[in-house]
Amino acid sequence: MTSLRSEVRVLYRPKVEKMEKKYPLEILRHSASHIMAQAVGRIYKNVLYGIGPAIEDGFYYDFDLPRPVTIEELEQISKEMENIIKEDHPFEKIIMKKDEAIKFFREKGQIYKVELLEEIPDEEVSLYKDGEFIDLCRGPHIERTSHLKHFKLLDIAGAYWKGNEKNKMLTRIYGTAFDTKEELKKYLNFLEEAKKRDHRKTGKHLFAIFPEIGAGLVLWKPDGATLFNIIEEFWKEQHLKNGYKLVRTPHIASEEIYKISGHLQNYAELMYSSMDIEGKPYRVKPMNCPGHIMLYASELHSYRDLPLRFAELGTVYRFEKSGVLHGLLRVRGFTIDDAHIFISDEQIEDEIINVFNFTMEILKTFGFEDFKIYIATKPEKFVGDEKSWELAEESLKKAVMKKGVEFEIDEGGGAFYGPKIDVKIKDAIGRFWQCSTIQFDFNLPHRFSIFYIDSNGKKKTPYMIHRAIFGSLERFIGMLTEHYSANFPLWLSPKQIAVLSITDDCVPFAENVYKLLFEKGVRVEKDFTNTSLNKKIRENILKHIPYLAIIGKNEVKEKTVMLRDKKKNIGKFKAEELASAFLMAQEKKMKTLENLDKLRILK
RNA sequence: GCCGGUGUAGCUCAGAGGUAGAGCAGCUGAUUCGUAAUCAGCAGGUCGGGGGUUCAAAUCCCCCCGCCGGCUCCA
Repeated sequence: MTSLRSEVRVLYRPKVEKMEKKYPLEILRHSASHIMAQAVGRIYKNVLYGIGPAIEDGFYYDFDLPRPVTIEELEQISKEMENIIKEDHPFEKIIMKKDEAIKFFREKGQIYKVELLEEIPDEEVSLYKDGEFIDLCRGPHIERTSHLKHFKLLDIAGAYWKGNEKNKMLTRIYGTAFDTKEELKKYLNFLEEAKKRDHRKTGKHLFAIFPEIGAGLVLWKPDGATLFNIIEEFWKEQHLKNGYKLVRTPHIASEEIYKISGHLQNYAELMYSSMDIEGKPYRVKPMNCPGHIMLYASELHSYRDLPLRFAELGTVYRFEKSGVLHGLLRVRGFTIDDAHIFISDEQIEDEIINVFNFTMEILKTFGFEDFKIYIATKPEKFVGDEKSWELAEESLKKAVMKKGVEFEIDEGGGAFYGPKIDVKIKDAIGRFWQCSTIQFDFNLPHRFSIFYIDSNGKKKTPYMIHRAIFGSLERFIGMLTEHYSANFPLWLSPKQIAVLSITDDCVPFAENVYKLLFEKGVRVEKDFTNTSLNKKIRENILKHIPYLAIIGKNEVKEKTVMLRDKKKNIGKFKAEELASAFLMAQEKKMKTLENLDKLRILK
């Protein structure tokens, strides 16, 4: 299965080539889950059935089984499903009085179905029957079991009944189904591809996590730290250019501050326990906001100072249950590219546009082109007055509409302290990742009683925007690694070029070339080992180095280098000119070297 | 945390009661090579940890730990 089901929304929709599609995928998959449940019922004794819906890329069914299912048994279940398909049962709808249905399932001992029924408000309910299998179900279904043709069982997992960890854990079997064999195959290939790109595999040269140091705590290897630093530098430079002030706040703070911010009351479970410093309790910071607000509060502000933008690459620590940790994508210590912007009410819309543009500009530099924008509105539990909410929600919508960008409304999905814009980024194989978030906060400015002096000399509470573009550097780098399969664009590549010698005679000149590139600031490696050229090429390509400079007798004589990328020779160049091409690529954040034609000596 | 799976050399993996293995990486030597693996030799292990069964355990049983896939949660 694709990892991080909730993190990565797989929106895989293959093109329909032949128009013999009979049913919407949801119906097909939902029916497949019935057939799977039926097969499980035939193979195992005393199966209790939970629920079996269609999901984004397939279906599942939850069972309470007397013994665990092994992955090998999926094949057996699949075979039984094939039998049921061959038997060609029609799906029949049965309408029953709710009481009757309860009685029916109670007699069969199907306690989960009874529980579901008891929650249904309607008088009548529908059941679906195919062959011997009868299930409570809203429907609709495919007409006959034989209409299911292309399915695959994928995985087994535990899942709490009704998703509540206090309930019993059931056995969940995942599968998927498509209209055609080709579509199914494509999807399975997609899963394969996602597996191949797993940053924990392709990013082994970037980072490591040691149980001895602690789960969810990342150690950056030189390559990873280089990448991290390049991103950091770019981020800082862009923020300074765009009117942000860079600040820094400490990693621990007195509990007092978290009482004021409300974190201690609302977020205690994700904070690490307190430590005693001279009799006072302190905490490791889970968020950067309190520090930034204190910085705001430490000086008197005029309306002329607004918008005031504080930014910090702030490393925070949050407790996450061990089972949810996942490479760089879910960790316990991470660096938020955080900013808190203090504005007056009339600045809301402009500033949102400002932040939105800035976010898009930054993400595009990293090679992302497709996004999904969500505006999350007022949830059931909220703070602040209705008027502020309305103003903020409207400003968010207006700002996004002004940009002419499509967006979806995530009704009630806002934070309790304000509405937000979430940006999901589409990666190279079509997965969407949530990274950027632009949030309004009605809560903290009041809790900290911060204010500015307006044009009438009166104190006013500013609005606050909390935003992050990468979200967390760790997660962003994890996602980048999967997006590029660790073959990063040139400007991000921790190693940009390797100088290779063909024979030992070439080493002195090659060494000079290496030194020149190194001194100019190119991220250059050298490989003067005494092995075949073929081997050196192979090894350096496998190290994700995008360019190789090969130096043999001819190059020494001509005082040139033969440049090649991962695929083929590009041509011969003078080392000085190559250095400036690299520096220009770095400056312009380029994916590859460009304008080489002018510099090339010969092909 | 919960359910399931899994753990053998730095890495990828084989071995399923009877002397711990291979490839790559590493080291040493030979080779001096023109666009994705030159050859040979050497070294490398409390088979995740602990306990048990057995004449004998990497292998069977129990407990613990880590990792992986999900659930819940999230940047």
